[in-house]
Amino acid sequence: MSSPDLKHSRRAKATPYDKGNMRLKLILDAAKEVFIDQGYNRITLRNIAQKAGITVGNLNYYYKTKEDLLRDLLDMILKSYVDDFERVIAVGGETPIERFESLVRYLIDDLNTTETTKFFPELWALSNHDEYATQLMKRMYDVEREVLAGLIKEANTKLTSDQVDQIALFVSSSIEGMTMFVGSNKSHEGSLESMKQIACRCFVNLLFDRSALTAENEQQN
Amino acid sequence: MSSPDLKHSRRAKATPYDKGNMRLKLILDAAKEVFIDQGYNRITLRNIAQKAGITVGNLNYYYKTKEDLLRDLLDMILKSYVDDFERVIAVGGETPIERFESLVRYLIDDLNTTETTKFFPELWALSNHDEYATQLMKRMYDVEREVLAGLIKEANTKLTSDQVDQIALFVSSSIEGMTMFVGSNKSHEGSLESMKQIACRCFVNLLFDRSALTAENEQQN
Amino acid sequence: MSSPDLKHSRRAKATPYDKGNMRLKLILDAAKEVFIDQGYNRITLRNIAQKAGITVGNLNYYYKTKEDLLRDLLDMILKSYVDDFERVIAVGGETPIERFESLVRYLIDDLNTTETTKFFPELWALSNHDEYATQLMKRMYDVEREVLAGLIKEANTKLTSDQVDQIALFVSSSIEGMTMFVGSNKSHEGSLESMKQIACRCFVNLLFDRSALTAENEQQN
Amino acid sequence: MSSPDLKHSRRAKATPYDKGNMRLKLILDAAKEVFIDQGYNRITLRNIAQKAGITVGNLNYYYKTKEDLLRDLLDMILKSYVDDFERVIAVGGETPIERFESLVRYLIDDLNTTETTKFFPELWALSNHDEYATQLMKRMYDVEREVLAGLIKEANTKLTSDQVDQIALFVSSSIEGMTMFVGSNKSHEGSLESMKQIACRCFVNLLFDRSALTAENEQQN
DNA sequence: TATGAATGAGCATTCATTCAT
DNA sequence: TATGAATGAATGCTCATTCAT
Repeated sequence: MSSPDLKHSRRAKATPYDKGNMRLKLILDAAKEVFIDQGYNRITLRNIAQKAGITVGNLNYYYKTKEDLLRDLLDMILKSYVDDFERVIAVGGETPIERFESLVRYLIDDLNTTETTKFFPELWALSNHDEYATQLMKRMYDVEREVLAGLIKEANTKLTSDQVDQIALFVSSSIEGMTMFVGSNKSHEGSLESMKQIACRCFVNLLFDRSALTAENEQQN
Repeated sequence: MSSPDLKHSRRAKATPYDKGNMRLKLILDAAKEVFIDQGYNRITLRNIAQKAGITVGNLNYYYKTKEDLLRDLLDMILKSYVDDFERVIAVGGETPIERFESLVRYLIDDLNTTETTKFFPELWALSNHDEYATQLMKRMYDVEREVLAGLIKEANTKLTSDQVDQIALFVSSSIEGMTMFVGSNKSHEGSLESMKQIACRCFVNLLFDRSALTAENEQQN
Repeated sequence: MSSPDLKHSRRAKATPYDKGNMRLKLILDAAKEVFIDQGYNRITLRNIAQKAGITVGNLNYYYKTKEDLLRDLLDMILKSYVDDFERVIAVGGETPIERFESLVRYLIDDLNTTETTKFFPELWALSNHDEYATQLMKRMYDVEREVLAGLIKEANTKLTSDQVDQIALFVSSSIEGMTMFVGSNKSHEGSLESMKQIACRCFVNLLFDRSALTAENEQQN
Repeated sequence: MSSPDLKHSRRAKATPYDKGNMRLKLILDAAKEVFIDQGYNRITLRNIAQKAGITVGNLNYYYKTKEDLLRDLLDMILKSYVDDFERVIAVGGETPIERFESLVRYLIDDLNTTETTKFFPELWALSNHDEYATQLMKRMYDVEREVLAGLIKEANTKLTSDQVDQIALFVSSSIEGMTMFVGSNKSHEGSLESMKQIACRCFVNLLFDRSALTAENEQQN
């Protein structure tokens, strides 16, 4: 995953000083660790400060409120995922279909990191109650589907825009759904490989199966 | 969804009296409402007591600790889902494939209730940090996959056990993944119907696509 | 001064229980003591709790917020003053003038209690920034002037309403102004008696000095 | 009001440099503004620094402690009032009585500035708990009464020293008491003019009313 | 059973102050 | 001089839990 971006971060104060920026990163890394370990709602400033090896007062010097910090944390984590999607377009394979499969495999492989496995369910839960998380999550999946849609369209140019979008939505949600089963430390962690194979075949079939797709009808939003 | 079972509930004390059992149900219903509204971690005894119209002291009479209450709550909710799966086997359709599709459609339709949409992400997040939730969730999905596997096996008797299990796992996780996208109030709520159609075609294809499945290999639990 | 009224007090919860009501009184008395000793703005929940011999948590059980407590405190103190005014009307003297002088002497004498000396300046300062205090203070002085006006009118029935109000206003503010000089522990504490005499002569002269009063002119508010 | 004197100010360090003195004035002006707006006890270094457009660190360079700053602030404000009194002696009128009335009117008019209205109650409250404020306030009112006493003595040379002092005390406290009623934004702001008239007549009567004054008795301090 | 009362730990936040640069 | 950074104490408040009645 790509590294966090501090230029646009921080709610309390912008500073050109290196010391402050380094500590900012220290704080966000600590917060991320606590987030992954304990979950979003169990995060406390005390825990973050302790993990970062600083005082709570100092933490509040960087972030006026806990909410500011948590938003920066979400920004940071989600931005790194978005960056990945955008970089991954260029990734390998001769034919469009090969590249599509390559992306699918990449995405499923990514489930198999503790961070991803623990982070996303937390994000989904959060988005049920937190508008900011909802927006951020929407933006990220919009990008993911856009990337998928690009490859799908390339692989079968006869598909309408709607059909492409539907397929992308199905593919994306199918993959996300695996998180709880084949993700790191999950009950079917061992089935990661066969899931990749099944998913690829299944999704590629879909690209050329006319009967699976509605003609040009009732999609909205 | 089936109604909760109180016979095996309650951590503080077992009672044969109806009054106690009614209040127990009152409490759990209130807790469920708070859970759905605010999320697992934001639940407070005060909120539950208030919603139930009783005092905190009285709440503590029924549940020695908050954890006890929350476990009973999870038991209750998950049991109702498990009951559903078990009842749903009998559900309609001439051929095995029709019955399979029927189940798939049923499961996807269920995503479109606020309760389901809000509850499951919370459960998944919880299972990252709470062993009890992990076990309960595992048990529920075991049942779901068992039911799916039964229909899949019936639909194509040539599939090995492993292949059936892989397909069931893929189907189940694909459907769960839709929660965050086509669930109630989610960004692609309107695509529920096309997702059902795509999913059915996709899954049914899978049942007869030899190349999609590994021969007899590497699954473990 | 009259004793506080608990029936209409308390922001958190109404209760018929004696234990709670006694503790409520305990809290308000402790708060009053801290208020007199340290001033309104230096009051902390910890200080009040300590003075009352209870825990901060318990304090918060009675008052959800500090503001609630402070408002009850102001209510209590000011109500006792208002009660005094209303009771004092009946107070002695043959002629109206004697009764007027009697009230003036009573009011000036009251300045010579630590409580009054310390409380009122605090209230005046508070009213510069706190709307609730402003309203309460206005209500109290309205009553005081009403009582004064009643006696003034009786003493000289030829005065117009406006003239009566002006005199009452002058008398009231003159007396309040003494707080910082002849109040308890103040620099001219010893001049209390002569101030009483001067004030009486001065105010009584005023009642019959036509040239001191505007005809029927420019008063508003 | 006269401008503040910085020569004797500053607790941290004396400096001959203009830059430092200008910043000192900047700080005290900012502090005064915050003081008037929020009240003595709600002043924070952050607020002062922000209003002054400097950093908290820099503020602490000029004043080692918050208390030092606040004392300088009181010095500055009170000195300007004292300066006024001393200058005002020269102020107009043919006869001593006219000059006396002129001063009374001047003092009452001064109540009608936001600054005065908000500052003095704060000072009185402060003096209940802060020795420094008590001393400063005493010094200021000593000067005020001295000035008043001079004019009173001139107006009626037959008065004993004690009698003069008593009258001055009564006049001064009467006027101060109006602050909460006819001061800027106060409930009887509109009665300022009639209060001036009443006060003048009342006080002048007093100068020649033998019966109002005790013979040669009990004043101290 | 049910309630009001009470506790103590924990939380986010504010603030005066100190310090290295 | 002036700043950013850092600290630690204090504050109002929430909460799960306990207890006497």
